[in-house]
Amino acid sequence: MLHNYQKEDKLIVAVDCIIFGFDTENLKVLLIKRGFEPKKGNWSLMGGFLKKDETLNEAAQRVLIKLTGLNNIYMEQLEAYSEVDRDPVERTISVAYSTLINIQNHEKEPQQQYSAKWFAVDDLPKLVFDHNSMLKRAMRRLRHKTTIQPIGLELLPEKFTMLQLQKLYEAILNKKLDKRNFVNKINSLKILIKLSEKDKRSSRKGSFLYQFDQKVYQEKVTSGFDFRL
Amino acid sequence: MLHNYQKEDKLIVAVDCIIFGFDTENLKVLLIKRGFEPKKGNWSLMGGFLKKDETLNEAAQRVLIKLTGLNNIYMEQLEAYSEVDRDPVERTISVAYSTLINIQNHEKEPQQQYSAKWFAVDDLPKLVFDHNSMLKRAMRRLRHKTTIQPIGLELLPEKFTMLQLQKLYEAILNKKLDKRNFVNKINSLKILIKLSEKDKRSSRKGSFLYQFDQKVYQEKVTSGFDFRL
DNA sequence: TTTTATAAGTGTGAAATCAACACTTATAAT
DNA sequence: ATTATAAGTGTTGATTTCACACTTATAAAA
Repeated sequence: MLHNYQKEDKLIVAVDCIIFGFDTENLKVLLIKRGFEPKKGNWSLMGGFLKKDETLNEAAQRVLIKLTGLNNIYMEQLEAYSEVDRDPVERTISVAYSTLINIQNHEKEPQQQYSAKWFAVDDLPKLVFDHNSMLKRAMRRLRHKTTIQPIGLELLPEKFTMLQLQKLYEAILNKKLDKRNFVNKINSLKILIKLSEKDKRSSRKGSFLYQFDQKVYQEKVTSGFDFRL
Repeated sequence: MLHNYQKEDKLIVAVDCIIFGFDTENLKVLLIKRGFEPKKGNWSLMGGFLKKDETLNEAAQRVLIKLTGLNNIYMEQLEAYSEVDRDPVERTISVAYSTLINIQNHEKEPQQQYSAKWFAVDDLPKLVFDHNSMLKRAMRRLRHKTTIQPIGLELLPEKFTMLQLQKLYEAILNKKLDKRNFVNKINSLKILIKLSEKDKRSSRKGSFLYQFDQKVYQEKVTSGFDFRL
């Protein structure tokens, strides 16, 4: 005989997506203008409700696709938020997901539809519900992530300069880094392939372009390392 | 006008608690014999269903109290598990929580009621649903935790020897540590108060007892540090 | 009371890593 | 040919890590 949990409470479960991007200078997050009550018109993370027949991960993917058109992007679960009054209309719990995307690589139309806008992480508006906490948490997590695995593949263009990579680390860690130490440290990881091409836009001399060595990169994502800057 | 999400799916939400303890030799987890279908009689984490008017954290606390009588113990949220078929009876998602308790400090009666038993983490039975994954994840997290904050206050008796503390770290990290290096490293943190008392049970000479300096300890929990062994 | 057995307690030196620091070079524009 | 600009590059001292073995306090046994 199967028990059927009949007496248990049922709740609405949501996901909210923290979508990070990088524009060569600032770490940014993609926010939308909330399209329905409550708090219609306020800035918000993009979210969605969990359906009976999908996993949280699938729901997060669905939300990301809806907003950016991007498919098959790795999303990381952060934390479930469950304060009883977090949504004034009805009891919901929400699971926050975060992801890193290339700020160029996505469709513009759905974003217009949701009045989406990229905000620098150090200049965020007030968000609905507990979304500001979610974001704060996500940034801490991202910062921590730099110390245990490589980062940048998802955020940078395919070819990039050493300085761009350094700027990315600086934006995430929110501190200036020493150029020579940074180069030495990154090179010791062997995750970069130096191309013979140069990017001439930034200076007379031009700076060499690099690519990630995806094999090594992925391996280090899995195995983890110990990286302090 | 308030939107009321009427069309959204509602689900049962559960919490499952990973309760770690330490018995001077092994890291252990408290498991119960599941008391109702499905999988009645199988080993399982202690869990409970989230009620409409409580947070996940409160639900986890409630479950912990029910099983151990322990009140006001810090519980850390791990991750939400949401595979569609994780529970064969009905769609539920479950949020895993973990906590560390002193293996002595809890009431025996509720545990008997649930046929609870402590298992060494390296000798676990097959658990129901996705509970083995939860546990695996919790152990990884605990291991990681040792590298960024002090650990032991919740797991050890009030007074303990240096060797007991070392054994705890060895159990968590699952590797042997060098005695001298361990002592040096721990002492450099200044989280211990050396007592004049000795524990004479273990040897002729006896070994000095220590207590955690709670003020320093808590401060380091909050601020974090960088600790490799 | 002396001897013995046992775990506790303690320090050093070599190797690796970290952190601070400034000059040279390649190139396009003038 | 000169100049202006950002790119590129190594060294040194300080700190941290890691491997490693003998002495000491004490109770029990002789």
